[in-house]
Amino acid sequence: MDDPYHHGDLPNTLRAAAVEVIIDNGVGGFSLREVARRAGVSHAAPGYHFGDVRGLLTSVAVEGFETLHGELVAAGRGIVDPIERLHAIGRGYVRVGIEHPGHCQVIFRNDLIDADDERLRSAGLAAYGVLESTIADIDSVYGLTADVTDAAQLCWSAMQGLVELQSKLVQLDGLRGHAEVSIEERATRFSSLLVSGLLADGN
Amino acid sequence: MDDPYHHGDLPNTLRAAAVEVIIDNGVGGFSLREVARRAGVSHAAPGYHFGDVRGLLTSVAVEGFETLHGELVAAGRGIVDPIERLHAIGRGYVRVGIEHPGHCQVIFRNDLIDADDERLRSAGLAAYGVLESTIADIDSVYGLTADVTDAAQLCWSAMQGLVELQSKLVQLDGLRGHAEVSIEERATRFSSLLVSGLLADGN
DNA sequence: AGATGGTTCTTGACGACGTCAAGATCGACG
DNA sequence: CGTCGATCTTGACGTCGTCAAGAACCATCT
Repeated sequence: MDDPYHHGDLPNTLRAAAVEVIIDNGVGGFSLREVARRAGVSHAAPGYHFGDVRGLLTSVAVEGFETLHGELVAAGRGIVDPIERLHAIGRGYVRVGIEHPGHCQVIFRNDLIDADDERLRSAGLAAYGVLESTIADIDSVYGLTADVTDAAQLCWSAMQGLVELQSKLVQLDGLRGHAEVSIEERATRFSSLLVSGLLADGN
Repeated sequence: MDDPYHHGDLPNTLRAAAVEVIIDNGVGGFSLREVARRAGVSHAAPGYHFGDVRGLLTSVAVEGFETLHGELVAAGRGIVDPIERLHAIGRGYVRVGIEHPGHCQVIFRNDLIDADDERLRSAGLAAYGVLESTIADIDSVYGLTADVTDAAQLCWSAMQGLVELQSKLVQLDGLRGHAEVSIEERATRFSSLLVSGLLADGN
């Protein structure tokens, strides 16, 4: 077990270490050598498995999309009313944003990862599919004023913007004297406003 | 003029060079020495004026918020109907996102800049104020179902998410067989949907 | 059992990087 | 003409990513 060679599952260990480094130092202070240090391997070990820093971060991003997909599916499971399901999915999205900050600081950073990676694309599409199919269900049950794609893209953008601006919004609420509101609560408010704009007239 | 000392306006030259480096190499491939090289000064000159890389990027971010503020004001100027003004501001926001990508890749990256910098905070608040006052105008003219702050934060999040996800959305439209749509067109669609959700019942 | 080959990881090296201290050059002011 | 502060350069140090070469291990064959 203290064999310096044949670690057993070094790629996963390195991915996990990478996520922790990102959480601790930010993606700006990320370093392959620090990842290797935390994993207890030599400084060049990450290079063997992932090629370069871009490869490792892309792999982290794939993992991020996969857990996002899983969380979105889990958040919506068993909820029959598609509007309620959309709300749950929205909360699930931002929850992933705060519970997996290491992954989420990476998944849309096309300057750091390989956006054309095939596994990345399919993982991202799978996560997006959960949202789009829910919007499509809302359309077929309640009727939508807008195109399904437009609506899904708007919801996605709003939630992603919320994740990114979260700290700024908290800052803002502080200045306004508002009570501090959790990101999930904010997500719920957002999706309520979004739904009322997307539904055909009236309710 | 070819005096190696006393450049004249080195801080601004360095900021401009920094923006170009970010555009060319991405904020991940950013380097103080490359900035110095493009400005034609020694490798340590940026350090003298900005302390460290964080200081330079923070300064770039301040400049970004200032131009964002200016563009938002210009975009809304003279438009009396606050809803039309909101649409114009939304388009202005995403236009800044694509016309000043160097600045915009930095302004919300709290891991790279000093989020507590006083000039940064006030510049950011000024830009946000343009949006919030427009939302407040909509409220007083048309009546809003939601809190003004909530509405403003939703609009902001949606537009920021749009800027960040832009390339992914284009990719998506491609897969769906949709015609390519400009980011300004998408911003207009988004703000229309947002407004219809924010307005009190009916239109 | 012993040799062989491929996979996995280490070692060592190289140039580029951020940052700091020390030095050089200039304008301004006496 | 000399001094001083502001501005920029030079040189150095440790860390970084990446590559080539080598070492250790497993499986397989003879």
